[in-house]
Amino acid sequence: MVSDTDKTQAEMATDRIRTLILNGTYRPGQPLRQEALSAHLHVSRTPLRHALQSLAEEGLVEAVGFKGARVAEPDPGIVRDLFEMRLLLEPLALKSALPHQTKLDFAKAEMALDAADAEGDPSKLSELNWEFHHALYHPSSRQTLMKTIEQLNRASAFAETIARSIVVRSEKSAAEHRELLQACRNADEDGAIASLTKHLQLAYHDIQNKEH
Amino acid sequence: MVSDTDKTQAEMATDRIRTLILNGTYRPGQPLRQEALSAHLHVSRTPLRHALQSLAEEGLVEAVGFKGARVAEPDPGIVRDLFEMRLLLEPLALKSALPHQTKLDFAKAEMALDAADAEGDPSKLSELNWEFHHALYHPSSRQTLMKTIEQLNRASAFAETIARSIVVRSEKSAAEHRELLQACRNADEDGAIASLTKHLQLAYHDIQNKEH
DNA sequence: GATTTCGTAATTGGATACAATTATGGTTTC
DNA sequence: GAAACCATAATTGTATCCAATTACGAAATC
Repeated sequence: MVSDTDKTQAEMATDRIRTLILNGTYRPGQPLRQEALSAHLHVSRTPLRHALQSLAEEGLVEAVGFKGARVAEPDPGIVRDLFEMRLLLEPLALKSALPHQTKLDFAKAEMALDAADAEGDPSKLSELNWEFHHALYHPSSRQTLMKTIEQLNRASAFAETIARSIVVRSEKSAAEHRELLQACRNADEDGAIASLTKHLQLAYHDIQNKEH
Repeated sequence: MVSDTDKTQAEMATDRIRTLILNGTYRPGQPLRQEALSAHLHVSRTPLRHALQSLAEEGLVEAVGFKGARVAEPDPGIVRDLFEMRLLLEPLALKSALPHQTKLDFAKAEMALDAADAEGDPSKLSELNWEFHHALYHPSSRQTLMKTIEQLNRASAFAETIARSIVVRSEKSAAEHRELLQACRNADEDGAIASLTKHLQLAYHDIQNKEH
């Protein structure tokens, strides 16, 4: 039986707090007091502390011993670092995945794109964006590489939320995604990698302008 | 006043367990029961669970809800993934750092090398190895890039421990490190990057052979 | 004899109470 | 009046107890 019930309270709290941070409800630098949060989320402080720790190692929260936790303030060069890394790692993942991609993978990727087109809530676009990229990279079966890329993507989503660059990019991004998907379907390695690279560079460019 | 006392019990437990895993005392797949561990380390289960969670997000421990935690078993392709990523990211860090490296940085790097030469315990070589690389990359001031590279290095140390490849490489590694340091001192960008790349490729090669 | 079922033990997750640390405000001292 | 100091409050970390889940094994059923 698979339901929401098998999720632990700490995990549910993690998801809820993450959403609140990515929503912009909790802004960078804002303190996250354990008692207040636990009261608000109706969980005890014990699972709440686990949630804060998870988010800390995710990079969304900064916690210092005995001093408390607060929403992380992205360091100045984070966007540059993330995109330079993604530009190096994601083409590698895509290249490794291409020979193993199946129709099912393409279908999953397309579903994510369709869902993104229909989605109104900007804070959920990040997740669908990752679903798309994940569908295309995953056939590489390179777990460790995938885990790192996922971390970088989630951190990018956070940075983009801060810069409020997601909404603006959604239409452009959609077109770039379709182009990449088509190249994969054609088994066009050079085209796919070129498309992915261009996609990342454009996103990088846009978010940098937003940050001014 | 800065002492060990300001470290929280959870952090101390994290360090101790990490050492035990990197020591080989706790082998991959071995279950880590909370009560047994807390009794052994003389801490309550509460900070112990935080420690296990930290190690889990570090990649040294695999934890499944309600099922318990065990020492992680490195996935089959982890070595390839780690070294391919490091070969892409570390040259970037080194290149960014080179113009900002100072005599102090070189001194720190050299201290790590000297300490490694004098160190008898193989399980401590990993940390000194990272200290050396950190000293050379850190002047780049690129926090996010550094954090990712540190993760990859710690994961590599874990994989090397499993493969028992550290001891064998220590002398070769020392020579390669000295060569890299000299190139940095000469502000020889091409030489430094070539040296780093060669160093990583040789380490990759050796650990692969050890894994057979 | 193999498989299912159910009850008990072992183990993990969560809530509460307590201890340790840090922040705050007022008082004193120069 | 500013700075140092102390007491108190606010907050985090830890220990202990309880609840929820899973693992194990014996009995029952086919």
